[in-house]
Amino acid sequence: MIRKYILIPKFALTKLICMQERKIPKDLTCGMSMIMDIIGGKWKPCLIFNISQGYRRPSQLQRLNPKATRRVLNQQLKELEEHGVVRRVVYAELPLKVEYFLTEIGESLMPVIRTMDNWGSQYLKDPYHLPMVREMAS
Amino acid sequence: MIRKYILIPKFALTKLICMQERKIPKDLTCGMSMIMDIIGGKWKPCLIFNISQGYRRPSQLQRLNPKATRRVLNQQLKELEEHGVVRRVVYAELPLKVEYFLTEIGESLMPVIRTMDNWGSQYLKDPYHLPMVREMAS
DNA sequence: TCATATAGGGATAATTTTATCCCTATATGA
DNA sequence: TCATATAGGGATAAAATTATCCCTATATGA
Repeated sequence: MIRKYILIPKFALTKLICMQERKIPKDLTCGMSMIMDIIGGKWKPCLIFNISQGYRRPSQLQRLNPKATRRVLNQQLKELEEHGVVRRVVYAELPLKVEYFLTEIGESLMPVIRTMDNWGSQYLKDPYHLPMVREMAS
Repeated sequence: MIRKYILIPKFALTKLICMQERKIPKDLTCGMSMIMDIIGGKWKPCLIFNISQGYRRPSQLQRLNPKATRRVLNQQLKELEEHGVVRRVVYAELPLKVEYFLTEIGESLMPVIRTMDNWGSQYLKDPYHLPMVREMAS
């Protein structure tokens, strides 16, 4: 008998569909949307920063970001890896040891992140960014 | 008789609550999270860019971003205004005329946005950012 | 008179993103 | 033996963000 159907885990299908067609497809045609897709996750800039500082192991990263759940950090590390920003190295030891390193692409991202962080810090220091009254021109 | 209760529109209350306490409060203590809060909206970089190019009227901005609904563009313009990035000017004419201008803060954001866009464009050009095989260290 | 332009936003649905909880497995130290 | 450490991810709930639809109002041109 020839098998006409194949049984696969539900999550595998979900993932396949997600990769190819989200309900609202991402438009990654310009540089800005591309970089936002890469570093836009809630904890991604933190992770990139921590790793650049030499904190490479997942457990360290979790301790450095206590407000984030392990789950989310793992998810975002995986996305960073898929985008080629970090490299994940598994050591054949027991207990398990894993380390994340910035790739060349990841390193090239650092000046951009610093630029962004500097601007934001300046904004936070300066009180003149308070909501302003809507003005009427005559 | 003394009034003990006051009737207010539901949306007004919702808005008050949203401003003061979201369910999960934003942590805007570092520069990075601050700037992400300011430019992180789906259409905000586009709007800032368009306005910097001299497209100031809402109808122009809508035509330039046909994939966005008018609703979202208005929302995000309002948030940019509240963050002091753009200034909204209403002209006392009929039919209505409104224009958005970059503030000094908004202008200071331009180099940051250009830096980000350049990085993203470079990333898009370079094919070596493809997902890599997970490697094992010995 | 009717369609279109200008500008804006409420109500709600859909979608995406995060959070919460629970499970796997092995090694170490109390 | 039991708690803790290492690392990871499925299932689902909650929250936040966007999308869709419909409403206001005035002026202009066909």
